[in-house]
Amino acid sequence: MVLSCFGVGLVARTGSLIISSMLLKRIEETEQHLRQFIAQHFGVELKRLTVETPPRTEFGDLAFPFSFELAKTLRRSPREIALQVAENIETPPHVDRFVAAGNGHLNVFFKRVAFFRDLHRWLHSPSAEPSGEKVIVEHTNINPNKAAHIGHLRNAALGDTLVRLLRARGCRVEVQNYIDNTGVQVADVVVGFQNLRQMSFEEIQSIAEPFDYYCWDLYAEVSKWYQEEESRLKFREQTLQEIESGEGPIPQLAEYISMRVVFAHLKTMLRIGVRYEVLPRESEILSMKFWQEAFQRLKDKKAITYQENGPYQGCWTMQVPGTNGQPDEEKIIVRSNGTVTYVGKDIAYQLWKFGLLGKTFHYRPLCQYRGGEVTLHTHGSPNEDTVWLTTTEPSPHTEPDFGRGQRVFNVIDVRQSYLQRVVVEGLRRLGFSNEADRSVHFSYEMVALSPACCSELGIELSEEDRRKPYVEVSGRKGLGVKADDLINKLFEKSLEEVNARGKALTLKQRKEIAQKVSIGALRYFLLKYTRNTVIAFDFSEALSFEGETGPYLQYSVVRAHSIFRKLEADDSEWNLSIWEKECERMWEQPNSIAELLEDNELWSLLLQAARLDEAIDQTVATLEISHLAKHVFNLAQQFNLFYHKYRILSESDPIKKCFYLTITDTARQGLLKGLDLLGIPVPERM
RNA sequence: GCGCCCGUAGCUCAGCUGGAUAGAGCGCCGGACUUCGAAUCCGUAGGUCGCAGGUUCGAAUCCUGCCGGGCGUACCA
Repeated sequence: MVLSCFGVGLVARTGSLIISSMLLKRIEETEQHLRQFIAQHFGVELKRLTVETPPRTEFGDLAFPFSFELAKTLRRSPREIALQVAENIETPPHVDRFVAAGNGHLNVFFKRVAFFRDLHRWLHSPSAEPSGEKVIVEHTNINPNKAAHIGHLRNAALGDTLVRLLRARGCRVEVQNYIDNTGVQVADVVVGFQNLRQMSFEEIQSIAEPFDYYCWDLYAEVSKWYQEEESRLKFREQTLQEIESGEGPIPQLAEYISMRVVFAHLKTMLRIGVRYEVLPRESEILSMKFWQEAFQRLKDKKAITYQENGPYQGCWTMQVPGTNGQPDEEKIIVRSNGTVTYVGKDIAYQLWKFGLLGKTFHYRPLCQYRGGEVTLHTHGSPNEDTVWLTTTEPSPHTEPDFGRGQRVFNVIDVRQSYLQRVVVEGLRRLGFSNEADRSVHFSYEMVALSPACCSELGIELSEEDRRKPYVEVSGRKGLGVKADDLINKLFEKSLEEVNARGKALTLKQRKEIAQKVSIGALRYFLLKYTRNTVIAFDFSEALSFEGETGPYLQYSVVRAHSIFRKLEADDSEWNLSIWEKECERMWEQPNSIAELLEDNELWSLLLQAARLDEAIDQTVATLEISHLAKHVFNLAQQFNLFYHKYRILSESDPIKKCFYLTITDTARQGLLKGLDLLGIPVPERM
């Protein structure tokens, strides 16, 4: 049985020990119970009930506003309906009581002790093995001609977090990073080396690291050089054609440059915990005739038409339906000189991703992830830590079965929405409307530079730019914050903070902590905004470790950790193993803690921890990762509140102590699961 | 021009498929470390949810118009 990871969030596998959902299951059962009651007593079949979170814990754990809806058809007041339901409905096993609240909400109170016990077990149960449909996530996709910048970090952080979420939902996920190694941008850097630097291949090879930084400057230089004298663009044309031909020294140089830059990107991205499984390259799409195959099909299906005259004379174009009742537009797929546009190649690539092309690549191992580093693959057999590269010839290794996804996510910024629509329309016109529907443009807004950031970088702005609220990053102009620079800066600041605190730690330990803190700060910063918010990058905000930041979240877990560390080191009668035993006893005698759980502050902390599965569900449904970030932050806030208010280790009543410890552990596990999904590492201390 | 997105506290942003008194963080001001770690916590002040209509029992949320801003709309990607 193939389970979709996109339906309602129940990935339950009967007979397994995995408890795959906590709150969602209860919500669904309660909703069903209510629907039945409504059908029986009011004769109204409601398809789905809206479920809300009451504004205050005292009001209940769930709120159902259906009475307002029923009021019309029943011609009775919502309050009256809610009261009737609350008085007459039976309570399902997990519910303590139903209450009519406010002007007509029907609120639900769970049985707290049983809930707490299940929650604690749920958070300790292992996550499900991937068994659902195969999903391909393509992200990062940086032109391999310059260093990565903050915009690319947002892409990779979002893509990587999406991957983690989908895996948590039971999907089999394949991570692809497409390499446009034969495009204009690589050609431009080749032109830079040849015409501006006039360097030999050997000289280029001996350029010291960071090579991607070198190219960053060179690319900006070449762009300026073109601008000074437009006729110089002929060098780009010439170089591009030579690269596409694949023969001679120019393609070899382009290959060297692009792969060296790709390797730099892999290193940069690994620093923030991002990994890939396969790097499909444009050069193989061309040389393995993927495009020719797609082109033939597009012609056969009359998906594209040859323009005999008009402005697009000599081109092959596709008719793209206009949005919102606008007239259709013609998009050029093949230029009048016979070369294919990026979109054309993307259609071929997209077909391959779904296994619809009838062709596939060969692969060879390119790199290995090992011990927190990425190194070029030189020997040994490939494994799950291998990054594969597409090749034209078979490699001696057993090649993985990449592609053939059942669903595809393309993580690309919103400015490419139009082109993504063209690609999807291509699938549709080839008769693959099912795949077209399962091809998702996971879009997000750009990262721009705030005016403050520009002045900090010493960037002189034009009169026009100065009037704008923010300035777009531009590789062409060399305008931007390089990813490694930002990560380095974050690391330095983290180390300062760690040094100011952990005096007893070795330098190596302090560096490890600082590294985790810097990643936590960066990833949370990139993930906390909703996708369609333009991030106007600001150093002071990105470098903040206080308030709603990654380090705040890490700190709350570290506090919980330290309690258990102290407990473990305690040589008195009350240590870690006693707690575990007491904990079992506690569940067997629910009355002992029932009274303690009446405290609404403690209860809402537990409820928040339980909402994790709901948050994951919501996040995947809306593809809004900031939602999960906010959830984890709220949990951390509630935990800090609890931590501040209750003395745990010094509690003299053994029942209370056990109870508080279990709450701490519950919050800690909830935080750890959430942070893991966000790709935020947690140090043991900080 | 047309399309997409945005406009919520001084600043940066949340606000789930319409629901109870619009929330955080930062900043400001004032408190809390001989205590499980102060990268923390508590409190005060701060909002015509851009404007005007409409739909609804109910609108920051949906619809229409306007104002302001951003991005697309290339034989670039």
